[in-house]
Amino acid sequence: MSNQEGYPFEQIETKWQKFWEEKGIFNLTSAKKKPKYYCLEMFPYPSGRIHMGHVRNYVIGDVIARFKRMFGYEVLHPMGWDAFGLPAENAALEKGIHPAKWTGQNIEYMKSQLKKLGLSYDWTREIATCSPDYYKWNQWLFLKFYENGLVYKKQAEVNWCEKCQTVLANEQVEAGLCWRCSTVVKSKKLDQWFFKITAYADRLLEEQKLLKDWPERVLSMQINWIGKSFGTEIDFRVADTDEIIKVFTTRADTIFGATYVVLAPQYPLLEKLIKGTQQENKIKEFIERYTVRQDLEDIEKIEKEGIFTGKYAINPVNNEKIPMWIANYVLMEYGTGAIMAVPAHDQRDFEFAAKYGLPKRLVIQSPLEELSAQTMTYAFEDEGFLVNSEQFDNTPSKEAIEAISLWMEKEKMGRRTVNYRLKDWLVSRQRYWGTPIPIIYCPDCGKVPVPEQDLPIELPENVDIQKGQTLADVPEFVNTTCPQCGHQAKRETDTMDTFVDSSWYFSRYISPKQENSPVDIEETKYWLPVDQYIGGIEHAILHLLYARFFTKVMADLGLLSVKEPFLNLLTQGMVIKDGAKMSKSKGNVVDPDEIIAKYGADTVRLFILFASPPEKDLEWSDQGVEGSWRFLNRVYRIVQQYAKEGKIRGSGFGIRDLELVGDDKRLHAATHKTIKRVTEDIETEFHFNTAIASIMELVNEIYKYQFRANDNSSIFVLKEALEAVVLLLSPMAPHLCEELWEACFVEALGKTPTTEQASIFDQPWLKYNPEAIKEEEAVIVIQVNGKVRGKITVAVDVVDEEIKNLALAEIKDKIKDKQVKKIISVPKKLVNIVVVPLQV
RNA sequence: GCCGAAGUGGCGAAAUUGGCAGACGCACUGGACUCAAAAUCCAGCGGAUCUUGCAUCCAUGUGGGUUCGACUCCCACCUUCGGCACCA
Repeated sequence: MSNQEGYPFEQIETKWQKFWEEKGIFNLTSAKKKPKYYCLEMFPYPSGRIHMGHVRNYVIGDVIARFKRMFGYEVLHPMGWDAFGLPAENAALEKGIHPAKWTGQNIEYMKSQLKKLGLSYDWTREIATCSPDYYKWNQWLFLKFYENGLVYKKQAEVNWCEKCQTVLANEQVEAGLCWRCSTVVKSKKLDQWFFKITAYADRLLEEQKLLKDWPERVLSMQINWIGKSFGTEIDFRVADTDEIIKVFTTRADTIFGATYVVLAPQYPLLEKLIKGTQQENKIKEFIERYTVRQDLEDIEKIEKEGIFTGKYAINPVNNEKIPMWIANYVLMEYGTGAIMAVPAHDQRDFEFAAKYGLPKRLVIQSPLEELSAQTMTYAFEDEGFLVNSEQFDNTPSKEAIEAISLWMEKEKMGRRTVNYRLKDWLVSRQRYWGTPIPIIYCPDCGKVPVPEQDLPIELPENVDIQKGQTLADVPEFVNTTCPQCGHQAKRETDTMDTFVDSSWYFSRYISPKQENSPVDIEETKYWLPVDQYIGGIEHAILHLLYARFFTKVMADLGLLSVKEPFLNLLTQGMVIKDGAKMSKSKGNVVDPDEIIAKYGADTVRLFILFASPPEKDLEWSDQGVEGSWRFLNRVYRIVQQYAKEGKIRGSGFGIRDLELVGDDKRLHAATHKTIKRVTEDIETEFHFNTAIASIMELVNEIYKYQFRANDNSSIFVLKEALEAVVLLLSPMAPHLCEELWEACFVEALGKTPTTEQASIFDQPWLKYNPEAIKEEEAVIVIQVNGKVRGKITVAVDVVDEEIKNLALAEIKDKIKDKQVKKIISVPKKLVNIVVVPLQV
């Protein structure tokens, strides 16, 4: 479609983007004269091009930033690049382009795309995490964590992605697949670096209460992920040895029903236990088979397999000797890697016991039906009361959990414990394009941290990715000397997980060039926490959990003074087309560049904001875009029309004490109602869709309004209405509104368009006049038995009794054969007349 | 299985201390303008019924309940989406 019929968006948008940039309108000088507002959107990975998801994210943030600025805040609104990561290496592999070059080109292009959207960033604060100025501080922080015992290296079974050729954190494994390439993740035993996030598990839970305005589902996802459960650890001694097997259970009430013990195949003590026994080889074979992570298709369907160890354990509560088994249904990574099996009251144990002919013993009796171990066909997992449990018989099972735990603590058989699903954060990556881990391995001194003054450890450039090289293949990088003893030593060649980069970047924007510290402590005291954070739900656990963890650690190290980084979180919905998420494979991608070229950025922005509230998914509609384009043209035309006639120069606001009647009064009221609605819709819930709808209504009113060129009242209400439209719409459609503002209203301020103050974004946000929207009359709905039967219009000062009478009179025909039982009256809204058939 | 969110016209959606369901927009239909089209402007637009009236009835996933009155509150259920999941 050609734009010859519409307003000249291209010229207007170029003009104002240039104006904003040249005048540095959005560059924060931090005069600290106004209350601060830190508005932040999740920075993008520079993958090559901006997609619609980014556009939605950044447009929402931009409207908030512009709105808050006009509302009177000093707004910090920065942007940067999450620039380390695997796609750069894949590009190097495929195209032979160096990751640094590829990343740099992408940043350059994407930045131009963001500028074309008219986003109000302070580009003087731009950061790219692949710059040594930035990742130096990743290294510095790593060393601080190390000093404080929050980083450690250990041998562990870790998640390995064959395709990405690297390990992954638990958070990066989604349903058994790599989060990036969906390859089935394998288990591998490696010596790796971990951040001790588990030390903060409780605070990550507890301090959720500070997150006043986070979506419930994000909070619950994090709670879920951390997976705190209260239970009891019970010591089972291995018969005829001094070895203790600790089992974790949340059902201590069933301890008397334990008929066997099960160990995970990876249980460390196993080797020792089975050594020299008859079945040693068979057991070893079994362990071998199940130590590798199984492909997780449908866990329910995986057959439970096990093998008897030949050993017995002693149940501490009754000294019973029960067999010890190894089985694939017990996981080493949860609890202690060992369980007590209670087949009568746990379905998994029940199935396993049935398969291998192990006994079951009923210890919880159902209050509803008489159960017996012989006849039950599935485990009874509900609450009941205890049986076969010695002194605890007849205790309700819920109470028994605590009673038995306390008793065991007293008898030194076990203890109450807390268990978490959360694991420490594995941060090593066997990749090139990331932050080098600042550790040196010295044959004499062991692991030696790189001294602070030697930072940054820069990434060497001469790595041939196409030949599969990594840092380990660069001798100049690897070979070094020990900072402690000066002998030959080798550098760590793993790099850090890129989620380290994004765990603290929001603090760096505040003082991006700070040289002796990652953050300027004084400045962060002022600017943190982020007042509004906006991003996709896909980071509900990953980035948002890590960033919360980092903030807490940095606060503990005295680097930050807040416990939580993001006070309010808005997770915007996906952009979908034809019912599915936009993706290349589905062929339903809409390219932002094309749409901007066709309609301009303002139309794209308006459509995205209008189509649905930000937290919901947005269905892309070409016709909907067309509609937004039409609306902006409608605005442009009506303002231009009056501007050309010279009727509305200057501001309409501020003129008071005009007695308005009829249409003038109506338009005046409509203007102020719109100001109220738009302000409230944006302020409380960021519901731009309804805000735009009410501006549309006002525009419709203006079109209907009969203007009288020689009448002061008419000039006043029209000016005021048009000015309100331009100002209220400006955060959403900034270019067009700047243009119309300049064309019509700037003059009133005694400014010329060339002075810096002439930007519409230096205008204060409009305030509505309560007098203007005061209703003098109210439409009262008359209901009979809750059904609408009529309407009357009355002055607001008419008393209740009078309204009831008017209502009765209005509908007396309709109720003449009925008896009035009761009349309910809601002031200014309705009268409900309750009637029953006349009694004969 | 557990946890969470959501179900409203042909479509995107509005409406919450319980008070006219469907604002606004899209699509569609009709009219004006035009030689014609596009653009624009105006009007109509949940369903059914008849007695075409500012008429009556039905309608916010389903079934109950509370209430003068329920999209909104309570109970049960269904469906969809998301998260977690042999978690002991």
